[in-house]
Amino acid sequence: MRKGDVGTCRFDASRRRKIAPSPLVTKLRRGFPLTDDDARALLGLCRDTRVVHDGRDVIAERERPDHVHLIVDGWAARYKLLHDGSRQITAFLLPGDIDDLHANLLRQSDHGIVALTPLRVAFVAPDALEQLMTSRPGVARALRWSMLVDKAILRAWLVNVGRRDAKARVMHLFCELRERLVVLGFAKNDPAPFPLTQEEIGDALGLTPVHVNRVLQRMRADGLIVLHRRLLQVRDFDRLAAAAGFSAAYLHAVDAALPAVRHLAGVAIGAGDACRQACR
Amino acid sequence: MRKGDVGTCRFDASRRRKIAPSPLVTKLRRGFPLTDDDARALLGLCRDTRVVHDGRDVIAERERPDHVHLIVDGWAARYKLLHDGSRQITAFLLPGDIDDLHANLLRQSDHGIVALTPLRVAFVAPDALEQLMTSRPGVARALRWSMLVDKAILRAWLVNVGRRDAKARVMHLFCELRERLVVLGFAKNDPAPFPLTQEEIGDALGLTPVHVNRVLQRMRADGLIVLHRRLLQVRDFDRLAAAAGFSAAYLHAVDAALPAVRHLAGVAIGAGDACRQACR
DNA sequence: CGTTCCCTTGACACCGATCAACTCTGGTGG
DNA sequence: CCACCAGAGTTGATCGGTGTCAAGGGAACG
Repeated sequence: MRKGDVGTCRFDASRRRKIAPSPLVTKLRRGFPLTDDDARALLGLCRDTRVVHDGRDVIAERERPDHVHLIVDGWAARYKLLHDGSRQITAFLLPGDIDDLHANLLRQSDHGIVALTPLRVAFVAPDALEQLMTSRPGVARALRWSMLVDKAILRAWLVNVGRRDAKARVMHLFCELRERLVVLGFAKNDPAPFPLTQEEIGDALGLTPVHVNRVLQRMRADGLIVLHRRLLQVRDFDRLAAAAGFSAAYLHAVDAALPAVRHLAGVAIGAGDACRQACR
Repeated sequence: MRKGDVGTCRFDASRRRKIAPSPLVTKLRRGFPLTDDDARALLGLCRDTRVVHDGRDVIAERERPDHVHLIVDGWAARYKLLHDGSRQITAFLLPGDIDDLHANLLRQSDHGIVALTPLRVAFVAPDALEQLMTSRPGVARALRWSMLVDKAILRAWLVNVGRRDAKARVMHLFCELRERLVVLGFAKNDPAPFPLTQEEIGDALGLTPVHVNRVLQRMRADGLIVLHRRLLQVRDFDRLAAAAGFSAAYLHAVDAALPAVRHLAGVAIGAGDACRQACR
């Protein structure tokens, strides 16, 4: 499906310079207070860290999941294949993202995880995780919160693919990824790493690479983004978010990324003030 | 958006006759052994059972979730609204289905839940649930399994909307719902309750009601289904599943509904024998 | 017995898929 | 060091699946 890796080394280096030591801890703290002890305990899970090459599977579809996978560095994608050979990406996994908790309860994985860049993944033993969660309720709550956010993102993706046209889909994805990258410590207005190929974007959004290309051309022409050499710079986030109908609420970040555009859907729902808040 | 209810009483009655006392227990036992004590304990959660009328919200978008909701009887839908007024349904909730576990960890719900038929819902206090899960590890594991299955279904929906054409989407949805209804005790080849309007089907699949109608006409003409008066009979499940590319694996039911069509995607993945197994 | 959903049907428009080249870039090997 | 090569991006022409708009029919409820 894909294999090439281009400039990923430079890409890697630039990320390491900027990111906080543990992306997982950084991410969780956006949603949940975590004591330093809890944070340290989480770091202990990364004992068994392995490197997965660009384009290789971390876990394949139908394989029995015997570990929980935690992305330490690089980008990965959850995907499912159809019998006609097409692929649907159901999630992009960034540093700090985790595979399904307790996935070992299932006989076989219903999806694969593939490395989109050179990847560092921590393989966590389910027992160790379980033990940590019982001994440290704070960690347990934080990880459960993280799983809820994953699910919320998945719902947002379904909405995106089901109810928006191609242009809005791409824009919404870019908004989401930018918000998630900001949480990881990238500045809001600087170019951020963006290693996705147009084919991968298409596989995530239910579009063909050809059409993704056309949409990107348009977005560049409109001055919304600069996307070049695996770096993405969002020039006008507010306009992008407005056009995409993006609302950061579903990411459930507490104070970090404030909702950019909160739409009032139908009947008034209160929380009117927040609607005027724009992201930075 | 919708409000009418048609024939739901008859519909209700026929379901009660057939279903095991607790749909939740029935469902969980498909994935997990549950002792009788555990099952009884689960029933204890249904103390506070409320009725929600057809078309009303169980919980609205942006509301703070202060209960976990368990569907006792009737159908409901998770949905999100867009600012242009369109709606995307992200899940159909059948008896035994639960709202997100630990959703109370979130400040506000990122989606609403609406009753599609007259509904009986158990409002479970988060504390009571938490307590039950700590005191009964078996229950905890079963509920976590259930959450994983929910997520797997969500991924399957994304694949459906992202990568299949309208006809296959409808067929895939029907296959999934049939499998889930079978778990609830409906016979595989008998008509089963199916209260969805064509608009609701469209909102779940990213289609317009008009087009859903045309697809259904076609499926009827092809002898695949009989859908009439809120009853659905699948005439030729194998053919339906094959045309939809449906594989029941993602439902993670242990022995109940065997995979209908298991597709081999690209490279051989092993488990070759299972590929020939058809459902019933 | 009228009203209200919901379903149905037809004509037409358009977004995005498909097919097929061609370019550009970075990496590889002679 | 240069030539080649593979993968990604780009562009144009054409086609088809779905959306849209509009009108009418049928069943259940009050």
